[in-house]
Amino acid sequence: MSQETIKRRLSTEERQSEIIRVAVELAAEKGVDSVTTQDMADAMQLTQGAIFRHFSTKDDIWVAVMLWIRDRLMKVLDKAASNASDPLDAIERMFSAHITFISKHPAIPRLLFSELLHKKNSKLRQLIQEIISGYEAKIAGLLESAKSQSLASDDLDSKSAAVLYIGMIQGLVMQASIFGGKRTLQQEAEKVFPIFLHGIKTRNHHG
Amino acid sequence: MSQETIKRRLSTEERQSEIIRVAVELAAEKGVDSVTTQDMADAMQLTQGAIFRHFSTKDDIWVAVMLWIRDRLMKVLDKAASNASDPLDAIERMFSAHITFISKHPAIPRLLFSELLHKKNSKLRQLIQEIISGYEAKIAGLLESAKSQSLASDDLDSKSAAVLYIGMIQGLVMQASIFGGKRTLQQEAEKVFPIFLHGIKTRNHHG
DNA sequence: ATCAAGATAGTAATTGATTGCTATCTTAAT
DNA sequence: ATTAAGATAGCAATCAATTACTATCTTGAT
Repeated sequence: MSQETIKRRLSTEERQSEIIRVAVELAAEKGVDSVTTQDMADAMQLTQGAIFRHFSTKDDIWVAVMLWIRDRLMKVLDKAASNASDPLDAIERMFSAHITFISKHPAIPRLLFSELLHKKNSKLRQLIQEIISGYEAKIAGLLESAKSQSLASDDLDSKSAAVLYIGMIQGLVMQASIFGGKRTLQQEAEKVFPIFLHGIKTRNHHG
Repeated sequence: MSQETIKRRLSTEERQSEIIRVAVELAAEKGVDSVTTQDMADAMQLTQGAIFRHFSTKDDIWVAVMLWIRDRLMKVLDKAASNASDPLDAIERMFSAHITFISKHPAIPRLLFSELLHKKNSKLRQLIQEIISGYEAKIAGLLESAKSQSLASDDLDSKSAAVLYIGMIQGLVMQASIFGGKRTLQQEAEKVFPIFLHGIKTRNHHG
């Protein structure tokens, strides 16, 4: 009678991967804070208690999710930057790759910029800080290179520009979240980046 | 024995104001989603059930909070803009006023950019959208004026620049939230804005 | 190869805490 | 005396986590 797939018994490692995948999915749908272990269990046809065979704490699940995101995002960004002809081109390619990555995984910004940031849990908070500030440092470094090659204004504050870069992505994601589809995100991204770029580039006379 | 202040009974209107104030305070401390009506009651020396004498629903409290924010923020921004000499000066004054406002009320961005945005509750969601898109429209309008006065590049996409403007504030707030104090927010804001401004302004040769 | 022993994934039920919310009683202000 | 604010107590639901137990897989000695 039961047409169900025979319930396979998975190793802890496999289950952990599945839990991470499901947690990301659910976080995209209904927000990080409202995802319960019961939700995860339902989504993977498991009992709620079984989750705790593979993670001793719910927070540990989010930590694992963050590690997963960090690895994937950094891989994408590094690959994008490796094809660049100069530092500014690298930033543009990273920006584009980031937007594409977000379009494929709408949960990521929602996770990175969620209330998890403000939780006391030092491990999780520290991890998010590490990801974001590491990203900022990477952008700031590229901007310093650009300055040394006279591609960017030499009185540019690279760190502040990196803050603006991150904010630009945040703003785009939020607007896309408010006004709908993915097409909007990609299209808006293409229009916003030149403004940022112009803010970075060398100016001709001092003001 | 009891050295407590004699418990005054406040009118519904007064209590509503106090509930809003307390809700904003608590949201700043521990995040919107984790603020319970019990927390509010404790913070104002009241029983939890008494809250529902003045608001029929918890969501109604957040709606009232959003209306409060909208009124206060718009008043501050309008006042700042009224003293401006030109459109770009108006944007700079609004930016500065906004940062100051946030420094005084750290809960505001956390509320505006919270998961409340993604809730089904159409009233609340619609209100937040209204605030943000109204703000963007105001900035975009000023930028159009700036273009007509040749203060800004005439091929500037005003709407996209407004998105960048909002993102800039978001990014600053987030960085301040990550790395601590208010001093950082104000100081970073002063360094980031010129980059945005340079991105807006008229360029000398076309690329 | 076989089979008992141990390890491990999963279930079902339940724990104690906490959630938003309500019905009923009490007290203060007019 | 009337009325509305607040207190008290409790509700049904939900949360993360733990328990006792079962089913399945792996391993090692024979």
